[in-house]
Amino acid sequence: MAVRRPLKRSELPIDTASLARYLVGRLVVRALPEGVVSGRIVETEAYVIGDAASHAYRGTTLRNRSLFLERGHAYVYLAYGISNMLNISSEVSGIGAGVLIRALEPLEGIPIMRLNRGIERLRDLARGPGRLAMALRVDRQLDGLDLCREGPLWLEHHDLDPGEIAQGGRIGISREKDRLLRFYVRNSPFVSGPRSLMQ
DNA sequence: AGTGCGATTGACT
DNA sequence: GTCAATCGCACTA
Repeated sequence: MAVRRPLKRSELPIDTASLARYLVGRLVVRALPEGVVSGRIVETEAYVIGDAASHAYRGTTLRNRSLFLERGHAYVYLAYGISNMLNISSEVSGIGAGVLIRALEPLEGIPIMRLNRGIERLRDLARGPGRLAMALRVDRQLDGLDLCREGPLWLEHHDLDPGEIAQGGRIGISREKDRLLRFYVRNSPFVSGPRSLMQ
């Protein structure tokens, strides 16, 4: 990779579901003191406008306010008191919606990811939203960060054949379960969730 | 002020 | 397959 260039905001689709699909195949890059860690996004979920499963559904609060930032900003929250979740705001300023990044295929800084995770197995380093955040050392300190500029964390372009992208139901939620707002790389071993959800 | 519960994970039967 | 860990938040009163 010759040049590091963050994705421009103008390159991001404004619609949440479109952004969720667009982000599959793109890179998440994390700058740590020990070096750069990156991975290819292989799984996302859209939490769209008017979605009862979205944290933004009941309006802005102290926790979820980053979801209301212009598209391309990080929304990081702690799930189950244990796992940090990395999301990307997805609409115009003032509208709350986002894309959850659920899994990465590790590319750069794999030894750093192994240390961050305390495990060896490549497949499990960033398979699942909580694992991904731990591998990249993403926590609430990065909440609200602009991911369209170089900094602690940003997005980069990477090519993927759109035909490799599959779509299915979201994982781990009770409301709005049937909406097909999960996007993932077909047949990727780095995608989370049971095989039965593949289609 | 108290309660219930999650956009999960890892350990265990 | 089941289940506990762990805590911030939203909701009720």
